[in-house]
Amino acid sequence: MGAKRTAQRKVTISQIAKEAGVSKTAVSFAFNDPSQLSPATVNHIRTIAERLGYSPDPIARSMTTRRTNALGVLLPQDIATIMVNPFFPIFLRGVGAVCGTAGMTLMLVPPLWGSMLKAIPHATVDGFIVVGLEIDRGEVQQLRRRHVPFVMVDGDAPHDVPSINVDDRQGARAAMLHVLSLGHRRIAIVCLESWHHRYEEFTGTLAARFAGYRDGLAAYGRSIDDPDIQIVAAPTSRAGGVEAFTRLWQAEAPPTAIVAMSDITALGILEAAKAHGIRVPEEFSIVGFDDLPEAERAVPPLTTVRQPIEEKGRLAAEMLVAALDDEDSEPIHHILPTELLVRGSTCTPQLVYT
Amino acid sequence: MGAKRTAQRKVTISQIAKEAGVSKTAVSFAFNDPSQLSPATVNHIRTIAERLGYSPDPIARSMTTRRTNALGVLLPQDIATIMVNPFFPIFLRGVGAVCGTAGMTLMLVPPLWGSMLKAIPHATVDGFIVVGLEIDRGEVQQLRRRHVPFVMVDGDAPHDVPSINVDDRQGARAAMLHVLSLGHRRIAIVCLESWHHRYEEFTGTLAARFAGYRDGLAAYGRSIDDPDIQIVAAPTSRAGGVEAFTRLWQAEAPPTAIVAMSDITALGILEAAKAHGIRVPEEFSIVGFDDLPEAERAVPPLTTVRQPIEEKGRLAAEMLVAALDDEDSEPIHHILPTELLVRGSTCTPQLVYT
DNA sequence: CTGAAAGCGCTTACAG
DNA sequence: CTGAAAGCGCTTACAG
Repeated sequence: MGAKRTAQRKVTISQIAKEAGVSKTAVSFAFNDPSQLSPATVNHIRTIAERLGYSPDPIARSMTTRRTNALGVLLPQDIATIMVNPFFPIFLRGVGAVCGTAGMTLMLVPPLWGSMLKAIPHATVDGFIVVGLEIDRGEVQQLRRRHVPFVMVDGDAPHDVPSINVDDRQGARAAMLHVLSLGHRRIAIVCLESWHHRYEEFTGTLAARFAGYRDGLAAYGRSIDDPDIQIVAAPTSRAGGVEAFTRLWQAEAPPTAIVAMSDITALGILEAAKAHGIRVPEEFSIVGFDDLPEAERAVPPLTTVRQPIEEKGRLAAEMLVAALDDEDSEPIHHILPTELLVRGSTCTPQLVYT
Repeated sequence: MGAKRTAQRKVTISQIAKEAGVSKTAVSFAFNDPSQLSPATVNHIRTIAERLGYSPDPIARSMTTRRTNALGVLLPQDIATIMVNPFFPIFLRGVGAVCGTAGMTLMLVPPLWGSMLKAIPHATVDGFIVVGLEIDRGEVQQLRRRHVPFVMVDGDAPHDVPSINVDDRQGARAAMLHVLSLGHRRIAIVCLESWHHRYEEFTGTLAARFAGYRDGLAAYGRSIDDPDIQIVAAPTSRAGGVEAFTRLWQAEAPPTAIVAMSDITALGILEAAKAHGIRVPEEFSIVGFDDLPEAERAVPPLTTVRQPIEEKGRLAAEMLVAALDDEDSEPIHHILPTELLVRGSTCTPQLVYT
């Protein structure tokens, strides 16, 4: 009685070896390559191991095998923020499917102390999927130092780094052309929040989309700098959309159409518009980007630009797993298609009053 | 020319030490505890390290520090499946928030080759959050062997294992009482899929909820075995709900109300009912469980049992982090409250024809 | 079929 | 302020 649970040390391979009267080699083989041992020995070792409650230390194994069996997803924001947009769980479904078949775990690696740079050296993974890296503050260099393969998703990748992007430019162009063709002139672009402060400085996905918006406007002899065209940034969430709409609607000449860079924000905008008693699309049109499942279910159904989110995740993970097996594979750069889906949230602007 | 990129080996602490003309100890200190060294030495070492592109090996560090700085979330199903229910991303937001402040990464650990048992020894984490473990096929024992702390969420935890559950029984009871009080008699229970084949065998969350359903029925002098009460299992997804509804509706005497164990399934049921031209709630009532954000936005808004999903994740992670720092802390067993939210998807059954 | 030994790349008392 | 040495718990040629 009163015997306090002694902090019983974890049992190691050496203890099994000693207890079983064999070498550590034998113990290791008993678990990893039993064919090297006589069945009797294997049995004996396993019995002992079972009795002592042996569980091989994965860290120690990784130390020699140089494998962790974990895929890292390097995030530009913390997990709580990332997870508010359904985009991400869908993306992870794609990644996760590949992890499953490859027998790997999936590690979410958010910025450490606010810095992606600091997070990179700490994550025990075999490779990284880098998503939405906007500006390279040394992240790529840090990743190279780590000497683990990585692929980039939704970002400007160096030539030697495999990448997956969607045709953002084309998608954005289609969205802009759509509202323009409907006759809208006062248009707001609600874009993702960025490290950059001016849209002229955008890179990666944002730059590609702005190029697309410009393309569309140019086709109608318009410019993104026209006073009728407004650009606002909003958080990628419903709340962000509500906020953006409210801000826009307070102006003396509010837009008749909004082109948003994400569905979740567009859905917030739609919600806010309805809450303001504004009829959509008659009085106000809205276009999203992504084609989340909820876009189609919205009332009215959201016109949006579809991108293959899950496939992005799947391809990224597949490329990474391939690179794990063959470090010298040629880097591939995928650009997946986007597609405008015209649904119920857009139409020709009806003059109400003004 | 033609010089193929030599597979340049990763640079190690020894190389830095040699190049800088100091000991490995000094190099280690230069990064982890600079106060032990003269500023000049620190500077010198760091310069060399920078030039050579040194990145300390996280595995090797973990080997000695016995820390990976990763929290594992042990899943009962693969990632692609888990991620279809918005419940999970919300849960992860809670976990992720704690990871952020603790400076840890988050590792998703799905079954390995179909087995949770096999996954446990392989994950390089400092501790596990075990979610929805239904029947213990040795998982708990395997976790103990690993000698890492773990907490259980939504499952029957041994006394010495910290746990977080919600008051499933009370929630289920309230849901059942609600439809009963409305006057429904033909009621279907759509439950989560289970390893068990008969509801009498259920454990954990499922058992608690069934106890609650029984409680509610008993209060009306009814029994779960009454022929009017049907029980069907369905995947936790919209598609699962659609499927369940369709099956139920084909019966000669379909239920006038469904009590579902998850919102996402309930939402699918609602969708299917509407698609069948059935008026909800007039002709058909439906109650969910969870209170996902989309429950309130549904048309009609879904009556459901709220549970604090994000808080569950946050608490679980907090308890785990606490256990990491103090192995001998007393295990806490949380039971968070559930609450019936009566919205628009339920009402007194209107006799249509029959 | 089995074992002794080296090694993976770090950290950390310990000594000076 | 700095270094030599042991050690973390495995795996893996290599030898027998």
